[in-house]
Order: sequence, then structure tokens, then C-alpha cells
Amino acid sequence: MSVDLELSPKRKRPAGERCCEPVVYPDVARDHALRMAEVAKALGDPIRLQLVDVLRKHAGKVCVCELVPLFEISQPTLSHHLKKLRDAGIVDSERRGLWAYYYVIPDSLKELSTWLS
Amino acid sequence: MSVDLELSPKRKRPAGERCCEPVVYPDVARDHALRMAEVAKALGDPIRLQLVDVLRKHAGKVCVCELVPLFEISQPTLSHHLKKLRDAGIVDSERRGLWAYYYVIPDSLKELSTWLS
DNA sequence: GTATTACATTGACAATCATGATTGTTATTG
DNA sequence: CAATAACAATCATGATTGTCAATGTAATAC
Repeated sequence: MSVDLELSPKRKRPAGERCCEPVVYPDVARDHALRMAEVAKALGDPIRLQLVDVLRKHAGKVCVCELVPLFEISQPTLSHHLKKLRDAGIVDSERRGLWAYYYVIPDSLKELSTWLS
Repeated sequence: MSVDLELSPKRKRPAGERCCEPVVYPDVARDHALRMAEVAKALGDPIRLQLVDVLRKHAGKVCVCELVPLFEISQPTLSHHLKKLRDAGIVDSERRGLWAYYYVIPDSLKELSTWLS
């Protein structure tokens, strides 16, 4: 990895010319990148990342009332983070009476995970 | 995955009592989560994600002058994104005369990648 | 019915963000 | 030397963010 390829010797361009012909083009389709960035962005907060971790580890549905005491943030703030994760398509929830149960949507992290590895 | 475990039947607490004993605790250490969230946050922008993709695919060092024409943003904005990636420890750069070459720091994505898969 | 619990939503705030224009810095060309 | 190219840093901007207090909504317990 990080092999030092040729590094085509650059020359200061003679005024007016294009600098460099790009050698590489992004081969991640734009919408593909958009989707993965959306997921990464949602994971880009320590609390949300830990939330996803808890939900994945439990491998089932977890009540919000069990999530609240895990973090030192207010209930509305936790609700806000859960909404962000929902909007990003990473988790979903199910209402049962007074309680709301959250779970990770299977394969929602797969695309990013695959690209990363 | 997403097995529906017992879901211990909740009861509205009798006023004053704790709602629910949390059944799961985050077993991602706090600083571990902080670090991964930092990386995820840096990847949480489509342009930065594509930048990393280009740098990884090239598996070598890429001149900034080759990156500029790939995206429809100004040179200062690109420089800003590269700095974000540098600050997150994902890429590093090397100056050679007028040119700056960027490359992905090996294993910088490993922690997040492992956790995701 | 009333009271209260669980959770979501709204509103407000400071902080951070992405972006581009401008300016700086350094190196190369002539 | 002067001119200019490559890139980074600064400044200003509007947008988004994380947070909490307050409020809203729906369901349960009495």
C-alpha cells in the first residue's frame, strides 16, 4: 500500500496551459458517495456511534428508556440523535404502548463497511 | 441479526422509581468511540469521501493539481477539505517543490472499518 | 375522569460547517 | 532580478450542528 508510483515529474505550466492531466478519476459513483457520506456523517458523533454500537451488540430491540441512562445527555437530546440515525436509514423504531424500541436496520452499514475494507 | 429478544415487559414506574435498568452498556470505550466518530465525521462529506477513494485507488501519492479538476469546487475549498482529512489523521501530504502530494495513511481507517464489519 | 410516565417536537442558543474571494508563501521559470 | 504558478491560510457568509428548556402527544395507572 502507498506505493510510490512514478509521480510524473511536474513542470510549471507555461502560462495559460492546464496544469496537470488528472491521472485518476473517482470511480465511486456520485450517488454512491452521497449515500455513504450520509451514513458516515450520521456516525460522526461519539454518542450516535455508541448508540449504534449498543443497538448492534444487543442484536434486538432496545427501549429508549434503557438508552437514556447510558449517556450524560438529556432525553430530548438523545431523541434528537435517534432521529438523525433514523433519517440516515441506520436505525428504525417501533412503538409499543408508552415505549419505543429501536433497532439497527440490517445491512444499512454494509455499503460503507464494504467500501472501507 | 435483529432477533426479537424477550423485550422485558415494561411497566409504568410507580412515581419516583427508576424506569428501566439498562440491559446493555456500550462496550466501545469512550475514547475508542471518539476516535472512530472523528474519522466518520471526516468521511461525512461526499467530496472528502471521494477524495479518500481516489487516493486509496491510486495507492500512491497524488498531486493536488490532479485533484482540483475532479471536483467542481474552488482550489481553496479543496485545500480546506484536505486539511480536514489531515486533521482527522486519514491522509498526509508531502511537499515537492511547488507541488503537494497527498496519500492515505495506512491503517487510518482500520479501526472504523473493523468495527463496522 | 385526573395524574403521570415515555417519548417526540419545538424554539433558542452558541459552535461548527462548507464555501468562495482574497491574500500569503514558497518555488520555479526566464 | 521580476513574474507567475501551486498551494495554504485568512476572512466573511450563510447553513447546519449539538444541546437544553419548554411544550406537546399519547398511553397507562389510579
